[in-house]
Amino acid sequence: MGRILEKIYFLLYNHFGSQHWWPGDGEVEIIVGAVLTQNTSWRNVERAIANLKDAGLVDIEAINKVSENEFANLIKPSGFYRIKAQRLKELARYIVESGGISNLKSKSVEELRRELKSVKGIGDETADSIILYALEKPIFVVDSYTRRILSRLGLLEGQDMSYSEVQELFMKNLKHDVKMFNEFHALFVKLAKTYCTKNAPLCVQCPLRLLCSFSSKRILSG
DNA sequence: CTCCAGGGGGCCA
DNA sequence: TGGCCCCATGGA
Repeated sequence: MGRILEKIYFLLYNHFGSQHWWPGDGEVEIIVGAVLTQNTSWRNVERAIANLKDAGLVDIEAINKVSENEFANLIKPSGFYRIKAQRLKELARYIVESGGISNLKSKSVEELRRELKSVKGIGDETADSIILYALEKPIFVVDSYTRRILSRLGLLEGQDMSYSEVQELFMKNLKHDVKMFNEFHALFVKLAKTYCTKNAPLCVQCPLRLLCSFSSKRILSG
């Protein structure tokens, strides 16, 4: 399995190149974006973040102080704005009470994962995105695209794998390298958006087309 | 008009 | 656990 995952990474990186993730700059913007993008197109997230920038609210202390209602109105374009405002307020409080982002960086991946997930509204993917992209610690981020692509390659055949099981597939078979984990997840997103939309099979220009020999007809049948 | 987007929680069996 | 519903805006 390790060989196949390395091959996938090699093919994707050589085809698409570095993805320079996370889009947007700064730790706070990454953290905020990680929550805002929950089941939401990045386009809409960008509008919400632009509003927050104008209001000087891409700042943990500021988010912790602003009223939930005011914050909610600013992030409306991202959808689910009331629940997301609540989630980001709780996340900001957790970070402030932890002594800020710099203090979070001194915690272990396991500790961060446990604490972040204990914040209401921060699940597996959001926690891991924050740990990898904002705090730059080695953890593999799994999302719906990851499952869809692996499934179409026939690598999840039959079994209904949980988030942690899919994650372990990568963590146990690859070197724990922040840069590589960063690019790998971003490349999956790039691949999915380019060649693997929800109701379409991988097309013939897909950089992973040569992996057909490893899998079944699922790629052809979509 | 319908479908969907870089999820997550609550509820219920 | 696993399925289902809810959260909501904007693009295709």
